Amino acid sequence: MTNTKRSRQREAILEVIQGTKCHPTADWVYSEVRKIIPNISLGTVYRNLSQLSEKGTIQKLHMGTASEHFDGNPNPHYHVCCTQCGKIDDIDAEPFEKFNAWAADMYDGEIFEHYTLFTGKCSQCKSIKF
Amino acid sequence: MTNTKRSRQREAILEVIQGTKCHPTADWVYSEVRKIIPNISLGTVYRNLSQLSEKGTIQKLHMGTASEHFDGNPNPHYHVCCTQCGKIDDIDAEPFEKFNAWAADMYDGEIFEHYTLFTGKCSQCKSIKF
DNA sequence: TTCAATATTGATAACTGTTACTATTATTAT
DNA sequence: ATAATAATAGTAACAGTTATCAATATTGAA
Repeated sequence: MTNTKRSRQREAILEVIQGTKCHPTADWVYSEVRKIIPNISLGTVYRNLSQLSEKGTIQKLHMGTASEHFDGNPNPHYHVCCTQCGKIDDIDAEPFEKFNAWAADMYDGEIFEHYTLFTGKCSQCKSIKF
Repeated sequence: MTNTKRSRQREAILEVIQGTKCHPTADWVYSEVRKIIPNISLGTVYRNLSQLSEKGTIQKLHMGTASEHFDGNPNPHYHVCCTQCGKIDDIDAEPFEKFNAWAADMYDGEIFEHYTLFTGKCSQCKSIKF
């Protein structure tokens, strides 16, 4: 299983995640891909999302929720989860490298990387008046 | 269910998580608590771990693994997961507040908090020579 | 100390997100 | 074409967790 063959299904799945900014779950991808391939199976969606994230084409995001989220952008970047509407926004910036050095200073082992999730209020929710 | 009554089970559970530094899963807590109360049920462990973390007595940690971890220390602090042995260490430091301001600067909404998990190599694994 | 109100429990069933299995189909290199 | 095998659809199995419920324990008041 070291080699890989193309499949209509995988290409449709990739198109769907790369075509959205919403950091969807497998289930959301499944319902979208079914608009293209109506009889695709949920297992196929899971299998390909895993394969694609293992190859580094997409990334898997752990949001601390029941289900995993996926991101069509494989480059490391931060996310903000809106506490009001739940939307996950990107922060378009390079990783904050100094943070690792700061942590390493207070830790007797080594620090390699960090994964950060911000909470906040997205611009839409921010503009709603009560 | 707004009021709360004491229970032997909950107190034993609390003793177990407060008495370890290993950031255990519900299952680990279950097997430890059974040494004190052999016929305690797994559901009771889950119920009380949830209740205690909702009340802020302990905290629930999302490590990006299948099962949730718990921390008897309710104060916000960072964790390092050793990529070699999987151990979760504490970083004993106040949250890095400047990080929120840095993120807010690149985001058009508001930033409230951040949750960070570091990866690295713990001091024991670091000292092993190959 | 008894009693009523109700929070908590143990046992177990149910649920959810995900992975594994298997016979069939599709892709690829020759 | 054909042989090798990766990928699929469909479905069962699985792990972690939550819900259900009758029985038990805790609490405050009489």
